[in-house]
Amino acid sequence: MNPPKKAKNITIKDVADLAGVSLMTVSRTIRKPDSVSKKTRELVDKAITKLNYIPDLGAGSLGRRSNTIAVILPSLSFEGHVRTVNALSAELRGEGLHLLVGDNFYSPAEEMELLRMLLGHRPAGIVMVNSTHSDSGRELLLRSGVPVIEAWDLPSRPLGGVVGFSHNNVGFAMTEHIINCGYKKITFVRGPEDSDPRGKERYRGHLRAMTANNLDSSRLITIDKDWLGLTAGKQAVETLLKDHPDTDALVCLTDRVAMGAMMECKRRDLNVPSDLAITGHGGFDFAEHLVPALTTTRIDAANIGVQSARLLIEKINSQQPNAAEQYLDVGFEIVPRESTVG
Amino acid sequence: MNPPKKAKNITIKDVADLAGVSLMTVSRTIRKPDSVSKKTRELVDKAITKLNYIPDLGAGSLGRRSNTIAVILPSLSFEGHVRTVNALSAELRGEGLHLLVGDNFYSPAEEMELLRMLLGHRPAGIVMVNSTHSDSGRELLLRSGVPVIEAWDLPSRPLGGVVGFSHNNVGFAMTEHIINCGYKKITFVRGPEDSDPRGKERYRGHLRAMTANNLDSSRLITIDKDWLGLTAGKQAVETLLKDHPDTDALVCLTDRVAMGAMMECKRRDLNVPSDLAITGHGGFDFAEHLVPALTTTRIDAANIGVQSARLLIEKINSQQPNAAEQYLDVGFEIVPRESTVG
DNA sequence: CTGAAAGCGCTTACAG
DNA sequence: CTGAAAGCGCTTACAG
Repeated sequence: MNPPKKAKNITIKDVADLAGVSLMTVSRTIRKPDSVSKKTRELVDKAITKLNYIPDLGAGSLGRRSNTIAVILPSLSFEGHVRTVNALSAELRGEGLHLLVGDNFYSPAEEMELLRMLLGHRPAGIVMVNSTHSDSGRELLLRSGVPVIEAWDLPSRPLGGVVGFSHNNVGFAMTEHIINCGYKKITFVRGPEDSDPRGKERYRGHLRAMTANNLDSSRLITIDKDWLGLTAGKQAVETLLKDHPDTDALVCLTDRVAMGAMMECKRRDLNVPSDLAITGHGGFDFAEHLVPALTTTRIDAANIGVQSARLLIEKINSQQPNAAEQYLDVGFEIVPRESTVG
Repeated sequence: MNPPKKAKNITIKDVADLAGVSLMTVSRTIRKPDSVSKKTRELVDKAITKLNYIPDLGAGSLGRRSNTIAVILPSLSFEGHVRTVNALSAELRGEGLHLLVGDNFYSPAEEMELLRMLLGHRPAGIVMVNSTHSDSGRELLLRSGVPVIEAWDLPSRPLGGVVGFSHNNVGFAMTEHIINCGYKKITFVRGPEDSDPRGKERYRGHLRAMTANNLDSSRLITIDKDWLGLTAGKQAVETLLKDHPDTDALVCLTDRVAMGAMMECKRRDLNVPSDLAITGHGGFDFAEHLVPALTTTRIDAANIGVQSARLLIEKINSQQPNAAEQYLDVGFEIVPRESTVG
């Protein structure tokens, strides 16, 4: 019969009243228990427990930064990013920081609105795992004064700290590697141009390697829909057989796509690598378990998260967070396996 | 030479001063532009743009709930959970809600501390993707009055809304299915007892099916380290050959583990399914691409996220959020493929 | 259509 | 060791 009156929030005032002390003393007891007499501390602790009191973090940090870190990424569909976020979260929680996730699903257009929303939470820092920053987005970020880390890239005009690697170099290195293995007719598989700026960069690296070796670089397959899924690999092989049947090596944008391609080859009785060599990118665990094991580039996605967290915390504790830019190139590694010969 | 004086935050007051109106009018312009004269609106909008003003969401919601949803999960290592979180996030952003991620890395001990931290942000709602709730955790949640959704389970004592399925039934159905296919010597692979309560529940279902069919249910393999990775599958096959070499079907805890097992079989020249049948759980995309394609249980992880979001939003907008519990059993599906015969 | 006052739940100086 | 006052950046009534 009680009217659905909203249960009043328990505030620090309630605790103070129950403990018979001032509100200030409760605040003090919570923040630095040692600065309060033992008796008071016990009284307050008891009241807190009794009332199930949980301080409102937002009220405390009014006018300052919250203990939240915003992470912006295209989506949680790419497992490389997920690993980074996972490691980031693990590293940050030791500092009492929690992640506020902002995903824009590969829509740069929504980046601004997303940024405004997230900045509205007054995060202590921001980790950008996505790579496209519009000029207005850059300005917003810069003027907000919030420490920023850009991850998974080595941007030419960094906003703050950087933890990443060169996608151009990765693209170059992989193609260079298989050229050295003896492959010449190489087809590159990439995602849609708008949504996949990093794939585009790797493609540039690929072109660089092809040109440097005087090879025909016209073989290209662009996947439009579900370009991060296994179906993309399947589709790539179908397109390959139709458009570039003389290909001897297929360079895929991710391990996942490469796996899809390998499976499709198996279904079609194409032998990997003797009929077609295949390479991936990312170095995910399944790459080495596949039969044949997949030649790929190893990116330490978790390490990117860990290093981003550390650099960010450093910046948060420093006076001029974005004054001295820090560049951390975590590098990559070519991992030759059975899906290519040589 | 400027001392590193911290850049003063732009507040609503600054906007008001620049626009030459009162602070109240700025607030009004932002929240309901129509209630303000056109001229005023233009003045204010101009000032906001000029100053790059972003309202402090925390200040506005002081004493109320923030526009944040806390999601608690063991970690982002299990891709089923990731898909749920991804869908949840996508569904929620339409409502202007952002996810605050809390992962406890399978440590129930830290659940309380994590809950307190997250509740300190005054989330508008909570989605629990993990499954162990201590009694004290339950009480905290219940007393907080925050709308709660429990996902990926059908708890017997729900805290609020529920969107999940019965792991016991999944376990039963899969084993029943392969028994009907003619398999009798079945080995069950599961994760560590403490960290994997759901795997344990599926194991119970498995036992139920074995008992119902008068089969020997003693074949069990427990994976301790890296039990969500492909290595677990590899290790399971190794253990299997040593401890239960007469096994004809291997029931794995996830598709990922099953894939690891399949790859190991391939390396050892064991034919799947003729030498050993293998089943997974989860219905991830790679399951159907594997050769042979993997028999599994299909769980619509993304749908769990979508439905959780909807139910949560409904609760948030209702008067008595946790009064009427809502149970949504999203079910599952046995998907027979090539890795089992029958 | 616009504004002055009070309050949301805390913390930061400042007194005692 | 403890407390009254002012303030953080907004919004909610209440006036006009």
